[in-house]
Amino acid sequence: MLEQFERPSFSTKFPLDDLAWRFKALADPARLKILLYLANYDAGQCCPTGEGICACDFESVTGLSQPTVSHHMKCLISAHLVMGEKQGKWMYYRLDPEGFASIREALVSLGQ
Amino acid sequence: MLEQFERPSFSTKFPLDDLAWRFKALADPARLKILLYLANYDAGQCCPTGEGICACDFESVTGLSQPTVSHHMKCLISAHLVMGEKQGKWMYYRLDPEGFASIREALVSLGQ
DNA sequence: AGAACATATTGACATTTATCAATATGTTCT
DNA sequence: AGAACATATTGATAAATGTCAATATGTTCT
Repeated sequence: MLEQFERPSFSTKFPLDDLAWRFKALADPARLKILLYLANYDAGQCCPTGEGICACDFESVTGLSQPTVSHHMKCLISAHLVMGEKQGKWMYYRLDPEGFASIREALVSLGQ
Repeated sequence: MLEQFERPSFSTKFPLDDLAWRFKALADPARLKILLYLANYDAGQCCPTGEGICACDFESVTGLSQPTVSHHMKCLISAHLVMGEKQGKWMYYRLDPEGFASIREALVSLGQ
Protein backbone atom coordinates (compact mmCIF):
# COMPACT_ATOMS: atom_id res chain seq x y z
CA MET A 1 0.00 0.00 0.00
CA LEU A 2 2.62 2.48 1.04
CA GLU A 3 5.24 0.97 -1.22
CA GLN A 4 3.90 2.92 -4.14
CA PHE A 5 4.70 6.19 -2.37
CA GLU A 6 8.10 5.71 -0.82
CA ARG A 7 11.69 5.22 -1.79
CA PRO A 8 11.69 1.48 -2.39
CA SER A 9 14.52 0.91 0.04
CA PHE A 10 13.36 2.57 3.23
CA SER A 11 10.66 0.39 4.72
CA THR A 12 12.50 -2.69 3.51
CA LYS A 13 15.63 -1.61 5.30
CA PHE A 14 13.71 -0.20 8.26
CA PRO A 15 10.43 -2.06 8.81
CA LEU A 16 8.17 0.58 10.31
CA ASP A 17 6.92 -1.44 13.26
CA ASP A 18 10.46 -2.29 14.17
CA LEU A 19 11.65 1.28 13.76
CA ALA A 20 8.75 2.56 15.86
CA TRP A 21 9.72 0.09 18.55
CA ARG A 22 13.28 1.39 18.58
CA PHE A 23 12.17 5.00 18.83
CA LYS A 24 9.84 3.96 21.66
CA ALA A 25 12.86 2.70 23.55
CA LEU A 26 14.27 6.22 23.29
CA ALA A 27 10.98 7.82 24.33
CA ASP A 28 11.30 7.60 28.09
CA PRO A 29 13.21 9.97 30.39
CA ALA A 30 14.51 7.17 32.59
CA ARG A 31 15.94 5.30 29.62
CA LEU A 32 17.46 8.51 28.29
CA LYS A 33 19.17 9.01 31.65
CA ILE A 34 20.58 5.50 31.39
CA LEU A 35 21.82 6.06 27.84
CA LEU A 36 23.30 9.41 28.79
CA TYR A 37 25.15 7.82 31.66
CA LEU A 38 26.46 5.08 29.39
CA ALA A 39 27.57 7.68 26.87
CA ASN A 40 29.55 9.58 29.49
CA TYR A 41 31.02 7.00 31.80
CA ASP A 42 33.17 3.95 31.39
CA ALA A 43 33.12 2.91 35.03
CA GLY A 44 30.31 2.97 37.57
CA GLN A 45 30.07 3.50 41.32
CA CYS A 46 28.78 0.28 42.75
CA CYS A 47 30.60 -2.66 41.19
CA PRO A 48 34.14 -3.68 40.32
CA THR A 49 35.35 -2.03 37.14
CA GLY A 50 34.51 -4.14 34.13
CA GLU A 51 33.44 -3.91 30.53
CA GLY A 52 30.73 -1.28 30.93
CA ILE A 53 28.41 -0.13 33.68
CA CYS A 54 26.69 -2.56 35.97
CA ALA A 55 22.94 -2.64 36.47
CA CYS A 56 22.83 -1.50 40.08
CA ASP A 57 24.35 1.86 39.15
CA PHE A 58 21.25 2.72 37.19
CA GLU A 59 19.10 2.54 40.29
CA SER A 60 20.75 5.64 41.69
CA VAL A 61 21.00 7.29 38.28
CA THR A 62 17.27 6.96 37.65
CA GLY A 63 15.87 6.78 41.18
CA LEU A 64 13.89 3.70 40.21
CA SER A 65 13.56 0.26 41.79
CA GLN A 66 15.68 -2.69 40.76
CA PRO A 67 12.90 -4.49 38.87
CA THR A 68 12.02 -1.34 36.97
CA VAL A 69 15.62 -0.77 35.97
CA SER A 70 15.80 -4.37 34.82
CA HIS A 71 12.70 -3.82 32.70
CA HIS A 72 14.21 -0.73 31.10
CA MET A 73 17.46 -2.53 30.33
CA LYS A 74 15.54 -5.30 28.61
CA CYS A 75 13.76 -2.69 26.55
CA LEU A 76 17.00 -0.98 25.54
CA ILE A 77 18.57 -4.28 24.59
CA SER A 78 15.60 -5.37 22.50
CA ALA A 79 15.92 -2.09 20.63
CA HIS A 80 19.62 -2.74 20.02
CA LEU A 81 20.61 0.45 21.77
CA VAL A 82 22.49 -1.34 24.53
CA MET A 83 24.47 -4.54 24.83
CA GLY A 84 24.62 -6.54 28.04
CA GLU A 85 27.14 -9.04 29.21
CA LYS A 86 27.04 -11.08 32.36
CA GLN A 87 30.26 -11.13 34.37
CA GLY A 88 29.98 -13.16 37.51
CA LYS A 89 26.90 -12.07 39.35
CA TRP A 90 26.85 -8.66 37.67
CA MET A 91 25.41 -7.55 34.37
CA TYR A 92 27.54 -5.01 32.57
CA TYR A 93 25.99 -2.79 29.95
CA ARG A 94 27.36 -0.61 27.22
CA LEU A 95 26.00 1.24 24.20
CA ASP A 96 25.46 -0.70 20.99
CA PRO A 97 27.22 1.38 18.31
CA GLU A 98 25.65 -0.50 15.40
CA GLY A 99 22.14 -0.05 16.73
CA PHE A 100 22.72 3.66 17.13
CA ALA A 101 24.22 3.92 13.67
CA SER A 102 21.19 2.22 12.20
CA ILE A 103 18.62 4.40 13.92
CA ARG A 104 20.64 7.50 13.07
CA GLU A 105 20.62 6.46 9.43
CA ALA A 106 16.86 5.96 9.54
CA LEU A 107 16.38 9.39 11.09
CA VAL A 108 18.52 11.02 8.42
CA SER A 109 16.52 9.37 5.65
CA LEU A 110 13.23 10.33 7.23
CA GLY A 111 14.07 13.94 7.87
CA GLN A 112 14.92 15.04 4.38
CA MET B 1 21.22 14.96 40.43
CA LEU B 2 22.28 13.66 37.06
CA GLU B 3 24.28 16.78 36.28
CA GLN B 4 27.20 15.39 38.19
CA PHE B 5 27.44 12.47 35.75
CA GLU B 6 26.92 13.98 32.32
CA ARG B 7 28.51 16.39 29.92
CA PRO B 8 27.25 19.66 31.33
CA SER B 9 25.73 20.71 28.05
CA PHE B 10 23.50 17.81 27.08
CA SER B 11 20.47 17.91 29.36
CA THR B 12 20.57 21.69 29.28
CA LYS B 13 20.44 21.72 25.52
CA PHE B 14 18.07 18.75 25.38
CA PRO B 15 15.83 18.60 28.46
CA LEU B 16 15.15 14.90 28.89
CA ASP B 17 11.39 15.10 29.23
CA ASP B 18 11.22 17.19 26.10
CA LEU B 19 13.56 14.89 24.20
CA ALA B 20 11.57 11.84 25.30
CA TRP B 21 8.44 13.53 24.02
CA ARG B 22 10.02 14.09 20.63
CA PHE B 23 11.17 10.49 20.35
CA LYS B 24 7.67 9.42 21.35
CA ALA B 25 6.35 11.29 18.35
CA LEU B 26 8.59 9.09 16.21
CA ALA B 27 7.53 5.93 18.03
CA ASP B 28 4.37 5.12 16.12
CA PRO B 29 4.07 3.33 12.77
CA ALA B 30 1.30 5.60 11.52
CA ARG B 31 3.33 8.71 12.24
CA LEU B 32 6.37 7.16 10.59
CA LYS B 33 4.26 6.51 7.48
CA ILE B 34 3.24 10.15 7.47
CA LEU B 35 6.83 11.34 7.85
CA LEU B 36 8.00 8.94 5.17
CA TYR B 37 5.38 10.25 2.82
CA LEU B 38 6.38 13.83 3.56
CA ALA B 39 10.02 12.94 2.97
CA ASN B 40 9.27 11.48 -0.44
CA TYR B 41 6.53 13.60 -1.95
CA ASP B 42 6.07 17.26 -2.67
CA ALA B 43 2.53 16.96 -3.94
CA GLY B 44 -0.37 14.85 -2.72
CA GLN B 45 -3.33 13.15 -4.36
CA CYS B 46 -6.41 14.79 -2.94
CA CYS B 47 -5.96 18.56 -2.89
CA PRO B 48 -4.70 21.29 -5.17
CA THR B 49 -0.93 21.45 -5.26
CA GLY B 50 0.37 23.75 -2.57
CA GLU B 51 3.21 24.18 -0.13
CA GLY B 52 3.33 20.62 1.19
CA ILE B 53 0.92 17.75 1.57
CA CYS B 54 -2.62 18.27 2.72
CA ALA B 55 -4.13 16.46 5.68
CA CYS B 56 -6.65 14.36 3.78
CA ASP B 57 -3.89 12.54 1.92
CA PHE B 58 -2.72 10.99 5.15
CA GLU B 59 -6.01 9.21 5.62
CA SER B 60 -5.28 6.96 2.66
CA VAL B 61 -1.58 6.75 3.49
CA THR B 62 -2.27 5.49 7.00
CA GLY B 63 -5.70 3.90 6.63
CA LEU B 64 -6.88 5.86 9.67
CA SER B 65 -9.89 8.08 10.27
CA GLN B 66 -9.80 11.84 9.83
CA PRO B 67 -9.83 12.63 13.58
CA THR B 68 -7.04 10.17 14.22
CA VAL B 69 -4.91 11.68 11.49
CA SER B 70 -5.58 15.11 12.93
CA HIS B 71 -4.42 13.87 16.32
CA HIS B 72 -1.22 12.48 14.84
CA MET B 73 -0.47 15.71 13.01
CA LYS B 74 -0.89 17.66 16.23
CA CYS B 75 1.56 15.29 17.86
CA LEU B 76 4.13 15.67 15.07
CA ILE B 77 3.83 19.45 15.17
CA SER B 78 4.24 19.61 18.94
CA ALA B 79 7.43 17.59 18.52
CA HIS B 80 8.69 20.04 15.90
CA LEU B 81 8.98 17.30 13.30
CA VAL B 82 6.37 18.81 11.01
CA MET B 83 5.17 22.31 10.18
CA GLY B 84 1.59 23.06 9.21
CA GLU B 85 0.13 25.95 7.32
CA LYS B 86 -3.49 26.64 6.61
CA GLN B 87 -4.28 27.53 3.02
CA GLY B 88 -7.94 28.15 2.45
CA LYS B 89 -9.83 25.23 3.88
CA TRP B 90 -6.85 22.90 3.66
CA MET B 91 -3.97 22.30 6.02
CA TYR B 92 -0.67 21.75 4.26
CA TYR B 93 2.11 19.98 6.08
CA ARG B 94 5.84 19.65 5.50
CA LEU B 95 8.81 18.39 7.44
CA ASP B 96 10.46 20.74 9.93
CA PRO B 97 14.17 20.64 9.03
CA GLU B 98 15.30 22.36 12.23
CA GLY B 99 13.41 19.96 14.43
CA PHE B 100 14.94 17.01 12.65
CA ALA B 101 18.40 18.54 12.86
CA SER B 102 18.00 19.00 16.59
CA ILE B 103 16.84 15.48 17.32
CA ARG B 104 19.55 14.09 15.06
CA GLU B 105 22.11 16.05 17.03
CA ALA B 106 20.75 14.68 20.29
CA LEU B 107 20.90 11.14 18.96
CA VAL B 108 24.49 11.59 17.85
CA SER B 109 25.49 12.88 21.27
CA LEU B 110 23.68 10.06 23.03
CA GLY B 111 25.06 7.26 20.96
CA GLN B 112 28.74 7.79 21.46
C1' DA C 1 25.33 -27.55 51.06
C1' DG C 2 23.96 -23.22 52.50
C1' DA C 3 24.32 -18.07 52.96
C1' DA C 4 24.60 -13.76 50.64
C1' DC C 5 24.07 -11.09 46.86
C1' DA C 6 22.77 -9.30 41.89
C1' DT C 7 19.56 -9.61 38.49
C1' DA C 8 15.20 -11.34 36.23
C1' DT C 9 10.37 -12.49 36.22
C1' DT C 10 5.59 -12.31 37.72
C1' DG C 11 1.47 -10.05 39.12
C1' DA C 12 -1.09 -6.04 40.13
C1' DC C 13 -2.30 -1.31 39.41
C1' DA C 14 -2.54 3.47 37.72
C1' DT C 15 -1.56 6.20 33.77
C1' DT C 16 -1.07 7.04 29.01
C1' DT C 17 -2.12 6.28 24.26
C1' DA C 18 -4.42 5.15 19.78
C1' DT C 19 -8.59 4.91 17.89
C1' DC C 20 -13.29 6.12 16.25
C1' DA C 21 -18.04 8.34 16.33
C1' DA C 22 -20.18 12.47 17.07
C1' DT C 23 -19.90 17.19 17.05
C1' DA C 24 -17.82 21.81 16.51
C1' DT C 25 -15.16 25.20 13.95
C1' DG C 26 -13.71 27.48 10.03
C1' DT C 27 -13.55 28.29 4.90
C1' DT C 28 -15.35 28.81 0.26
C1' DC C 29 -18.69 28.55 -2.65
C1' DT C 30 -23.61 29.87 -4.63
C1' DA D 1 -27.37 33.55 4.43
C1' DG D 2 -26.91 28.94 3.68
C1' DA D 3 -24.77 24.70 1.64
C1' DA D 4 -20.74 21.96 1.16
C1' DC D 5 -16.47 20.73 2.52
C1' DA D 6 -11.84 20.25 5.35
C1' DT D 7 -10.06 20.08 9.69
C1' DA D 8 -10.21 20.19 14.89
C1' DT D 9 -12.11 18.91 19.30
C1' DT D 10 -14.61 16.09 22.61
C1' DG D 11 -15.90 11.85 24.75
C1' DA D 12 -15.56 7.05 25.20
C1' DT D 13 -13.08 2.70 25.05
C1' DA D 14 -9.60 -0.85 24.51
C1' DA D 15 -4.75 -1.67 24.60
C1' DA D 16 -0.13 -0.60 25.97
C1' DT D 17 3.17 1.12 29.37
C1' DG D 18 5.75 2.32 33.70
C1' DT D 19 6.03 1.21 38.24
C1' DC D 20 6.67 -1.49 42.51
C1' DA D 21 6.31 -5.57 45.82
C1' DA D 22 6.98 -10.25 45.98
C1' DT D 23 9.26 -14.02 44.29
C1' DA D 24 12.43 -16.72 41.36
C1' DT D 25 16.89 -17.55 39.23
C1' DG D 26 21.65 -17.65 39.07
C1' DT D 27 26.39 -16.75 40.96
C1' DT D 28 30.04 -16.66 44.39
C1' DC D 29 31.44 -17.19 48.57
C1' DT D 30 32.35 -20.03 53.12
